[in-house]
Amino acid sequence: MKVVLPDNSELELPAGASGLDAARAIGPKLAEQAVLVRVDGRVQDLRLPLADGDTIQLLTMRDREDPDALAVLRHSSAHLLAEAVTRLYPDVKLAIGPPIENGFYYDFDFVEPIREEDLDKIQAEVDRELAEGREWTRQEISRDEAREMFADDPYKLELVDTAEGDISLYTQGDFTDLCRGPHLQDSKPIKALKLTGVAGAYWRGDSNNPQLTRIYGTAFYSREDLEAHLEKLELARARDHRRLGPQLDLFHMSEYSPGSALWTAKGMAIYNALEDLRRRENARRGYSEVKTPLMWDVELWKRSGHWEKYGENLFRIEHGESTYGLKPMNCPGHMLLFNTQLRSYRDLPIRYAEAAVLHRDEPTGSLQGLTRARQFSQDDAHVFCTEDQIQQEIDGMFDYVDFLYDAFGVRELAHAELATRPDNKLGTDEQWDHTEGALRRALERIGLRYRVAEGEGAFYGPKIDFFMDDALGRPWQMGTIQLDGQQPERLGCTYMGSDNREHTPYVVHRALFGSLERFIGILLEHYGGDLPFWLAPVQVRVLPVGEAHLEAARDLAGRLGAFRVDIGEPTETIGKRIRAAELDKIPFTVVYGDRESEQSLAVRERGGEQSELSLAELLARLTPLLPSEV
RNA sequence: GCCGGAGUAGCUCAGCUGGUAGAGCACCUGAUUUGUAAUCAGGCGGCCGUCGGUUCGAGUCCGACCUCCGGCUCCA
Repeated sequence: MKVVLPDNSELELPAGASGLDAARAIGPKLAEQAVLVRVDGRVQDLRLPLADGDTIQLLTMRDREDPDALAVLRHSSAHLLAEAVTRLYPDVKLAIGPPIENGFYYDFDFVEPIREEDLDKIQAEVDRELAEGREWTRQEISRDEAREMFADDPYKLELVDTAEGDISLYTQGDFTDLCRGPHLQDSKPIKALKLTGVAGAYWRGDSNNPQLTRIYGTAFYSREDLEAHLEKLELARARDHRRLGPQLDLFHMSEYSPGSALWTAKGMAIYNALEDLRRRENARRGYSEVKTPLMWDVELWKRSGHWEKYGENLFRIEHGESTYGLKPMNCPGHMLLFNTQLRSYRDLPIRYAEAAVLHRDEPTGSLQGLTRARQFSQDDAHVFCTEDQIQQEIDGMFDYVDFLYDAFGVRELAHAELATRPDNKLGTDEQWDHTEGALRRALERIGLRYRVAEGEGAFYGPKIDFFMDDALGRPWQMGTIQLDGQQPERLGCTYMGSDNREHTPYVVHRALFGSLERFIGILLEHYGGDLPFWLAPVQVRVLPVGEAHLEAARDLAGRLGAFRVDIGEPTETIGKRIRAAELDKIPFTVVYGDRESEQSLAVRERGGEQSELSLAELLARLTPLLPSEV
């Protein structure tokens, strides 16, 4: 048989030859260094047979940054971890141990819980294995044999019973694990393996199942890569908004109100910049700003359907005979507002916007600074429209998203998820084809990366969620656009159609920033605190060289009144105040002393670049950076 | 909510086996009048997360709770 190599040359091999055979046929060095074979783009264990006509690419330990090559290295590393743990804790039950984004984990069911300090012992055992060296062999067995073999391993047994395809085993030393593979030939390519932490994790990700102990680790093809990775993590931590926020005095947290930020004036400058933009654009795009109560009798939540599903997350206030709930969302309020008038089809679409304070009683363990808060505001809106208007409304929202992502320079951070028709859908496939297709086209039009979550839409319509990653690569849901065909009915929203009959309007629910708090958190991390000029809390700082220049500095600050300007009083050396301005991440610093005048200002940009500009030139430089120009 | 880790000055952290709390930065005062990332000297500053227990004595040991961090679950 023949296989095709990356340079398009053909390689003649005996029938049934494996990836490793192919590597041997090319050269002994390659065979020694090979870790994985990619067949027609899919990765495959080196030991598995190739088929005639396959296009193959052999990956070696030199492909140290290739995601697939890293994954196989880490998968094998997970097995080394499992071997070590099994030796140290013979009674442990093994669950699963896959490679993940930046490393790997293995889930164990320990008889005695283990602690972080036990990791050292386990790490030493893994290091010993690496020093000794391990080779992996693969073996395929029948399902029955597997059941017998893992009779004492409840988790493995469950995997055997639910696995698709053949059952395979990988053995290294005296340790054998049920595993689909692929794996390395031997442990030589693992040049760096570090266990990074322990955590609880539910078996099969279900909180009704027992909680297992997950040990995390990471591994690389070189020491330097591990060090680079750890350094990158350290840098990412420095960008964490929970660190930057208090450090830059933008917001603080208090244990007296977990999950709710205390915003400073500087933080509010950012918050208000978002709000100003939101208001301006909403007005421009035909939204009406409304305001509805923060607190509602829980009867409303029962009627809207939220009580049953989200009652747990509702903050409640007892009041006489009634119980009130702090609103976790604006929808029902907007619907009640809609109901205050008889509506005609001629009134539609009606677009209500409100960025009210929302409260959700999130589990303590899930709170995370601004990105997962108990109190936050969404740039929320509900568009009441007829079926015919849905398309244009959704298109308008995508234009809006497009605009926002450019304005904030976060487009490359974002990706979307299109949730499509579920099994229990309402309506015909044709209708779904139509709405899903419209969303898909809209996504492609604005060029956003997206993934399709098949069957995860609500039964009344598909939805789009927008996500962004934080500094540590964790994805957060930001905006959402979803079609709601349920609540308007529950809350009795109607309009008179041209046919002189009552109809229930469609409601398109949307938040584009998502939560303003979360958005600011992501922005801070994205920019590492170096916010664009128009968002910077202090845009210009004037530094008088000495007392003698204070008056002139104040005067200059006044001339720059269109911007957020402050003065660095001459209580310290100029060098120290410049350093402070850098640490405060202020975009422009103007030093003013004997040498300066309106004709010649010493302007320093964040990062250190200096220039000599007249006041007029400086104004000309800064004005285009104002939000009105965004 | 669950598993693991942590909570000491405004911030970053030190405080060994229990003997009564310390540094740097910040802040304040004084001197210096400063030219593009840290001038010098002095001073102020602590319910050692909270509550309870053990002990002659607890920042240190034990328990409960709260909060934060890493995960898991959840996330309208």
